[in-house]
Amino acid sequence: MNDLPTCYNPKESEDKWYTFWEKNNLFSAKVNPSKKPFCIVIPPPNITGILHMGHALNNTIQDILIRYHRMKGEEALWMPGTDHAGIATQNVVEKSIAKEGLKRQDLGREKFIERVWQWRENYGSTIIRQLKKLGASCDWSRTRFTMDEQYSLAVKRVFVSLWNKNLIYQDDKVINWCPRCQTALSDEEAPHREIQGNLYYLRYPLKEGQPPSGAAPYIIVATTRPETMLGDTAVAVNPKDRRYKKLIGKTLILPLMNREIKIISDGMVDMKFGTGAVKVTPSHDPNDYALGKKHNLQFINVMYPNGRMNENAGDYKEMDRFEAREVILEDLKEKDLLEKVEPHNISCGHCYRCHTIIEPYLSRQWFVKMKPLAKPAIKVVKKGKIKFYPKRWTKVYLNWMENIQDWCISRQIWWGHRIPLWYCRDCNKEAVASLEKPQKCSVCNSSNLKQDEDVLDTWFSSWLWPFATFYWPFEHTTEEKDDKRLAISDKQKDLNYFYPTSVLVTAPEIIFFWVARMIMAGEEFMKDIPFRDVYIHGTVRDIEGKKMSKSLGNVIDPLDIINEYGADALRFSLISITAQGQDVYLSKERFEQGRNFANKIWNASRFILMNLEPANINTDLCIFFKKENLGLVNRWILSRFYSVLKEVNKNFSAYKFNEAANTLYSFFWHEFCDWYLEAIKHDIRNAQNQVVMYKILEKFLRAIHPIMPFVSEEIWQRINETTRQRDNETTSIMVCPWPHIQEQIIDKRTESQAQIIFGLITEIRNLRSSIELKDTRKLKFSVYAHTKIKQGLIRDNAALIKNLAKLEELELLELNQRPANTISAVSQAADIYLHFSGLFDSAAEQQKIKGKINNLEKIIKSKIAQLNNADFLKRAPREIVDKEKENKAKLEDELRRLEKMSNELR
RNA sequence: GGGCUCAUAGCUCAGUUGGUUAGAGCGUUGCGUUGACAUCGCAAAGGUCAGAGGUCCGAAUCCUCUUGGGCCCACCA
Repeated sequence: MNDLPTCYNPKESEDKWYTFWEKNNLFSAKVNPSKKPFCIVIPPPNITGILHMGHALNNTIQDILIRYHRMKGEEALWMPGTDHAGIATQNVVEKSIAKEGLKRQDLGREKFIERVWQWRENYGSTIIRQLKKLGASCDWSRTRFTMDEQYSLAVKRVFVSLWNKNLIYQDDKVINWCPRCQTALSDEEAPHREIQGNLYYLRYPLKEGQPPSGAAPYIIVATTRPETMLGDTAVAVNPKDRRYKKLIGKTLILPLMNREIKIISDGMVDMKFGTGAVKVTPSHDPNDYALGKKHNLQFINVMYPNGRMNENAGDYKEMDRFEAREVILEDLKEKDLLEKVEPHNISCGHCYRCHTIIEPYLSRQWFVKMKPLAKPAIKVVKKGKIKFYPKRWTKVYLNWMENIQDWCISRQIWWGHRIPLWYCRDCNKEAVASLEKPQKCSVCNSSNLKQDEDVLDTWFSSWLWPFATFYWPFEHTTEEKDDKRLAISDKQKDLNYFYPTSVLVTAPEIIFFWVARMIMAGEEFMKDIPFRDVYIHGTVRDIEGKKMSKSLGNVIDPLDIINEYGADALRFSLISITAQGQDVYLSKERFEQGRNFANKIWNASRFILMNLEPANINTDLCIFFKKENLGLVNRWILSRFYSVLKEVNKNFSAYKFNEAANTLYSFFWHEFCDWYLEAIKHDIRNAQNQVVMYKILEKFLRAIHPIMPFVSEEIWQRINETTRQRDNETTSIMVCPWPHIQEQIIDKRTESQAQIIFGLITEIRNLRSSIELKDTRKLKFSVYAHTKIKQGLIRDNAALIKNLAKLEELELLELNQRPANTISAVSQAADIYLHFSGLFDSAAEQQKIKGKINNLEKIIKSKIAQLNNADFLKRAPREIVDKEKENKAKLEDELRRLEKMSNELR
């Protein structure tokens, strides 16, 4: 073991052990009736994705859960896979062929899709490789893709099923249109962001010239999107608005277009906004659309799908919408029809893939009726069958579900699941939904059928993830990837065993997109919830609280961190600062803590291995503990370990990963290394010490394994090597059982006794630093304890105290034997006096004691007030009152001793 | 407009159902190295828990309001 380097080198361990785990099939999970299943389905990253900190956090949490439950003896399955990410992937591939000077239209649909598959072959598994770097213990043999043939079948099944239930319909609506991607988007895909804009006040002249009242011969409307005026087919005012009452029903001349439009009245119009008169563009605004329907207005679409003005836009044809805006304003100004311009912040939708400003656009799309699907999904959450962590997201979920809108599922792109609807070219009757192309038209028998051109929203496949990944609906396909060795009944067993899955780990922005829809799909198609718990973690931000993004240039690349500090360091640091549900503020320095901790574990292990006699490690701890009369430190560290383990179990089951990480950290570093190992160092060959230090290390490694899999495995393997105790049954720490709590070893009295001794040692060290003695060894201390018990305690641990406080001699005296004028300190840990004879700065000591006295007096005063309070005595629980009384007595006692000391120092 | 969330040490954050003298990491200061670890050890300094009010015997914790950040939702042209 002397050949262990003095620093932990993650690079030498990580790939080595990851390959080892994979080779030994340690990630695989299968139906095992004797075990409890534990299953997580990964939020499938996009095939275009590259690992960012959000992924790192998300997947670290999942891996911790999986590794923890696997060690606890559950059949733990982490189902991996990737998402075809329709628009995102299409965009990437379009960019890639653009380098060859090609557009997708040049290739044609079929060839283009071929290119996408090709791209996926080449780059689509980048993120999987990166997840492996992180240590993710997914069952890779099951890796799924949302465009797998089997998966497509599930998508089509679901579409047909909804179709048959009349939950899918086609309609003309003003939807979110991305002029750059040239497709419709769902509301969720077009998040609103506020941008700086203007409110333009336009004059629309009256046809009749002067109005009856003799007021201005025009009406002023306010708009943020002047270019849409070309499609105006009315102006609306509130019927109660006195200003316009007489104008209702009159005709206006729409400027630039010279179209006659009516002034209509509707209660929807807000009198307080703008001028109280609103231009109505039914084809380019959802509200106006509603008005258009209600008042039977004309619908004039003035734009091409690419955001340029079309033939309905008169002279502005072919201009880009924003260019048109400027020109129109110029033209209106020239005609003196622009009243004024006011700065105005407007909130408008942006494409979530390319950030282009959404154009509300009238078009014919396919929708899913959501209300019937939402109903059971609301119920299961309300009944607590599905729980959110932190709880507050429940409300967010329910609020959205209760106000759910129909889901626009058709996309005008090529990459994705093509809508399984078929039309007869000959008779042109209604569409037919079918898994396969129908042989012939059911009406006219023609075989001249064509499929719908559109594809489905990517999320229309993602929402099936928790069961479609298990080969639901269990029908054979021709695809190689589908594991045909599994009979249909086995696949069903697989799903029955692992579904509902245990927990879903994801970020808040995905709740509507995915979580809510998975719950709906689970209820609709499986008649059961998809998962029991939903753990929502925070968003990873930079140190200033900004979201990490490439465009801001504030990204910390997890792969850089792995490269520089190691995967365990990344995992530990990330987890230790992630309080449940809070956003994570990251700076690169945070990862030093994780790196240092891995190194600390490494070095403590190195020290132990260097001194370990293999003969001592086969002991059964429980028997050993009962049989041996262990000394204080050994009993203490064992008790502490199990106390800590209990805490960690509790934290894991409550999804408080940061607390688990920090509890383990401070135990190992500050208790095990700083106190325990230092205490036994001088007598490390002692058999009792050997057993205890080995057992603690070995069990600690298992406990830290879910968080830091690599360093724990590396050391675990080296222990086996050193001790030649390699057990053929157990090949890796990751399949070792999670340490079992030994209740009988936990002893709070032992823990507090150790605290007294350690407190005393700290006092001596303090004293030493205050008297600035260089030659430390020569120091001689005398200790006086009040009670026989404490005297015994100190006597029993004199060697320990001498050793850790580096004393030449420690003298234990009765109180009345105390020499005069030698007092110098008192242990705050207990009623123990501490004296030493020798030179010291009595003035400084006096100062220190005075400070302590002041502090004590203040506290005692408040205690007295509390205990004099009749209400406190009457209303507070008995044990609290008793505790406070005892506390006060203790403090007073200490105060008396301090005062005495202070006097004697004079 | 509705909802959520945050404000605790110089910095970044913990702090369970209210109950000893409010914690950690980093940073700062002093001391320390002839083999586990300087990616280290021993110690110290540093906080009227954003402000005001309330509930309670008792509030960092619960309630209300104020101030200042962040986020989400909604059909404010």
